[in-house]
Amino acid sequence: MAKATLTDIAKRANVSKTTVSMVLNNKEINVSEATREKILQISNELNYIPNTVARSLSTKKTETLGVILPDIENPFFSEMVKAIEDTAEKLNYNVILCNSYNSTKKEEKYIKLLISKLVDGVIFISGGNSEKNLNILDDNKIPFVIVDRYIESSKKYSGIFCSNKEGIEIGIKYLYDKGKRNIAFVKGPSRLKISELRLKAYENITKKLGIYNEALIFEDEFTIDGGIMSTEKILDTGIKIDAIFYSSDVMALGGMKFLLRNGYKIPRDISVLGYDNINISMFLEPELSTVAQPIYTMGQEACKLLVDIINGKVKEHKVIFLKPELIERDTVR
Amino acid sequence: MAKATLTDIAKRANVSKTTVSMVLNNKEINVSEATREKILQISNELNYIPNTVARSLSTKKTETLGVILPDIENPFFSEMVKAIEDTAEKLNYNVILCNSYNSTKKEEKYIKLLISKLVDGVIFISGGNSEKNLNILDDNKIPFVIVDRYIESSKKYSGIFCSNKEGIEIGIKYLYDKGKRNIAFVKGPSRLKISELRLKAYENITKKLGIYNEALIFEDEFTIDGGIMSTEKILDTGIKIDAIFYSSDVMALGGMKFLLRNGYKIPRDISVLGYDNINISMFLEPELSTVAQPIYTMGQEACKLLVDIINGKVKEHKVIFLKPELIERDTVR
DNA sequence: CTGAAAGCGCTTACAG
DNA sequence: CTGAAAGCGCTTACAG
Repeated sequence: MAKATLTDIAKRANVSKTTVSMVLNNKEINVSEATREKILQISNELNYIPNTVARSLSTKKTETLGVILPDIENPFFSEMVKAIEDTAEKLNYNVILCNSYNSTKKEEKYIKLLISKLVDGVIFISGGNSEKNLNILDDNKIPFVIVDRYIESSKKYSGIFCSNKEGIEIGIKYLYDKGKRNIAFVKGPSRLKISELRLKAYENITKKLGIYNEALIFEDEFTIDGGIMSTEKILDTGIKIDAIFYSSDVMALGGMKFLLRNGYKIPRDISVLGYDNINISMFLEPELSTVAQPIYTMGQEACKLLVDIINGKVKEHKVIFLKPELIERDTVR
Repeated sequence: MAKATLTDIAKRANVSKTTVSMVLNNKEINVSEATREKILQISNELNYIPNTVARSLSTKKTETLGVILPDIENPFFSEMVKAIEDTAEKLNYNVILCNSYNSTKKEEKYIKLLISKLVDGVIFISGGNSEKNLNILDDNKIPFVIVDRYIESSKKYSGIFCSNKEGIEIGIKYLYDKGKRNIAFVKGPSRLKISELRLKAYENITKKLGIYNEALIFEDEFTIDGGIMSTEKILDTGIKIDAIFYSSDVMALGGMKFLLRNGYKIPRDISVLGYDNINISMFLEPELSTVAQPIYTMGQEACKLLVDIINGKVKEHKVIFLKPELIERDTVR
């Protein structure tokens, strides 16, 4: 038999679709117990599964969220998506996953697709230059929340961030207190505002401490390869380095591998500090010291905030800042 | 202004919705160039984004796929999802991500949700005991493809697998050839059929080689913690062990950490062999030797097969087997 | 306590 | 070459 519909149930129960809809959605109390039970029982017998696309067309709600991010394979993002999906599930939402691979074009394509699918909102982790994409969301009145990566924009938006200034300061001060003076800094790609924010913070704090050296600043992607390549560049300079501060753990992972392969001992010959505190950072060898961002909490709060916005519980644009924290392990001494 | 609809375009262009729908979907050629262009232009001016839920209600197609898996944070799954999403995107499908955390109940909840959302098909990586869930899919005539983890079932289904028997044999023979005779084997949880298949393969090949020892078989979850705990149990036996063969890299990662923390040198004191070849396995220290499964290809083929089934290009149940491969790195000597 | 009817925004035979 | 109309399966004022 074909999939049962409301009408099928209504016919069998000798009532109207209205009534069936009402009881199945627990809408009103004024339905006799008898008909309620009959409806429930028949719906059970038929293994009725409602067609929510029909419902959505009528209600304009889909109970689904879009999540756009650069690359799910990156542990930082997979941990965050886990948090988002966990939270969404509790709040009765599904999640559509979109990998942008940092392409503004792909972001745009996904955004239009998500809009056409009538998602109730989107969580957006930008790959860079996403201002125009934000406008599309805005023009279509789709609620959204930015996570982790600021977007340069004239518009206001809601977002969950972890203070980059503070994170970098904590890291540099820690290295400084350990006696490090020649600290190489590997920033992220300049198309991302967080890269520039972290760089700015690095410049400020190192200048304040009197250890600023422009030649010690390197740039690369937030990837394992980016960590490898930037480390190669660092070693190629021939400058004496006490420590390398990578602005992501994934970079640090690649960097450590490169150092180790080239005969350096960590932290004996060089100290390494990461950023993010992804779960595997403590399973590396040696265990990675890092500036932790509360990744799970960020994803969780982003999802909660988005749902609050969808439900009209948050009217103004709301920005939440979380605190970074130093995690001492074995790569700095 | 509110979101533009087909009717809005039709009014402005002085034509019927039918015609607008036709040209926007490139359906027929018999529309005058003049009206076609007018429609296209107006649709552009209005930034028209079609409401695909309305379309879906009419066509019974949503161009979205459901993916159910245990835990996106596990690199094995995030790599696979990446492959699935990449492929889906190329074929014009979106992906709804569902983490089951190995709960049969959660799988069931998600499956019903996906059915109610009219997904065109689902890719299913079971967390165990999923036969009943398969039946729900079947009863509702939702195409699905199983990946990696077999499901004990009376029904036939389509799936993509990598030969477990062969993988275990390759691994054991490699260790044997390296002179290992006391090989501990850490199998996965017995609720998963692949755990039992791999165990069976282990038993067969070790018996054939004359090195079978029941006391060397351990069981745990396919997680970092599972690797840690099983390794502790192994060491607690006090039995002399030459090598440990973990049936997943994630387990091996935890196991190596435990060994290292307890003063063992790898591979000097003990050799370690993993299974899967997740990307980070080559960034561990020492680099993990492992039996590779073609993770990306598995995800890719699963998605392609599913879409072929959806489009009626594959009528019978189709099962594809891929080949495992030994990756020699530094944890076995 | 219950139902008839309109409407959500598309697609698709069918007719002309 | 173009359009009127029915239909997809729900929800929701509104009426009684």
